[in-house]
Amino acid sequence: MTPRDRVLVHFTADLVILTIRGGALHVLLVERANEPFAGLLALPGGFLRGAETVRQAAERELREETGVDPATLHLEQVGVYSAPDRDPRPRRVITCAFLAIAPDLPVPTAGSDARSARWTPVDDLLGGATRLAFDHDQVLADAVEQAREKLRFSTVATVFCEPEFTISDLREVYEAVWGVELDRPNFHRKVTDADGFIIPTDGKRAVPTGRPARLYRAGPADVLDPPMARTARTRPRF
Amino acid sequence: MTPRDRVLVHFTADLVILTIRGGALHVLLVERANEPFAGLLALPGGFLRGAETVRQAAERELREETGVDPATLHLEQVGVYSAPDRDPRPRRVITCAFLAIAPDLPVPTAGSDARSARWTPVDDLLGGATRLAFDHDQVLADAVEQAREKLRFSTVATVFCEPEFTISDLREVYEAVWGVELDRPNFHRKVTDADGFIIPTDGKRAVPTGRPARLYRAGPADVLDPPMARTARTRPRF
DNA sequence: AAAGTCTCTTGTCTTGTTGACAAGAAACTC
DNA sequence: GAGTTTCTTGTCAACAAGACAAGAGACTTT
Repeated sequence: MTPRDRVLVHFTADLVILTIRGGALHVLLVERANEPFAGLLALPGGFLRGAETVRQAAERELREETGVDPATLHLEQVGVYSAPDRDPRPRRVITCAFLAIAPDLPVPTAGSDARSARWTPVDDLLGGATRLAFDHDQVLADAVEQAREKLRFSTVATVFCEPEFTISDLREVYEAVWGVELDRPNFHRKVTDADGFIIPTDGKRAVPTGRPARLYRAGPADVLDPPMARTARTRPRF
Repeated sequence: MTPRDRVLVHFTADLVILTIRGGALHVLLVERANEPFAGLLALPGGFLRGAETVRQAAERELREETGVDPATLHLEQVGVYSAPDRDPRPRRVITCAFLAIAPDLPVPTAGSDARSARWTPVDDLLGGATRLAFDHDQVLADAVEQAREKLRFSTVATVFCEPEFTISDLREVYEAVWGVELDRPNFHRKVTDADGFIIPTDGKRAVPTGRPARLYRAGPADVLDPPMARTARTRPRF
């Protein structure tokens, strides 16, 4: 082959920023101000600049879109999306998607492009009701599936929570991401028995009604072995 | 930002082609004919051309390097490597690594660049004894770790085997990739009890000595639940 | 032919984990 | 104080995994 065969491409980093709001999994979307797909909803992201790595570009976009320090949340690669027609512009644009897991963030700051950012329930999007720009429907589906698997085998679920949280908070994370209902006592036993998953603190959290729940913080472990079982609680019989 | 900030890059697909030879995990490496890193060993790979997706480029390289039909083996994305100094040429080159799992292939055909391809034991490389071109040491390490995890939760181990194989063949795959010794009876029970993992055939394979082993072929399942335990067999006590 | 050897295969026992669910504990309200 | 709600602990059966004994089926040696 000759060097002339080599295609020159633009490269972007797109972000699937997930959080839990009101017991439901949400993703941060922006309304595109410019062509292509102006006016459509899309995942936040942007072009690789200068001497950045792709991860650094993702971290920069994360800071610009949400104002949060990338060091405080979980960011991992999802994969590359390179279909030649995924972007209609003459120059090919290949993207690398990243999954970000964040606690319930304050209202996102509008990006520098004056695009409006908003939290959207993931269930509304996976159903296919709303179409996203580019191939972002597929990117979102892949990232959510990766997050679901990640929760099975790692302790990242704590990143969805505030620094101090109850076991019920943590269980609600799993229930929101997996879309299932889990057995409270068994979940309690599982997470308290897992070495380094959660560490009890002295505090308790008063609830509107019922016994106050002990507060925990994230432990040092990052892998969960044996993994969390993703099976739903069997529904009551009547 | 202005469009001028957008970096134009070349894009490559690099392949980590793994196989088992003589009970040890091997990877296909090529000796680079051209600069940069001429003379050094590297993972096979090549530039994205025309309207290819990255996966199509990986499949094309796979066919060129090994002569095998990509449809017959397992190919999955590992990740993107984008450090700005990973390739010394003035134009940035970003790569997407792919993991390929193959049965013991015939002597690889030399690539079109007259580069000599060779199977190399992975253990020799992970130890750091040999340095690979670019960031391929890191790529290889990541791909091998991904293969190890993949074997836990999927049935891809059968792809390392011939179409018909014995349970010992399959066990040797796990032992080679994980670098551990597994308990024969427990492994036998595990894989025969797993739904759709392996299907018995009528044949048996004569061995130099001992009882002939029944032959199996790969079943329809691709996930393994519960997963394979990666724990080593405890060594005999004396 | 009988015994030995080697590997594949089946079975047993113990231990640990999971799912189902009962019941105790700690707050609040009426 | 009784009732309600939620958090937390405990119990039991079913299942999976690790350790390991022993049977099965081929060949080789005596």
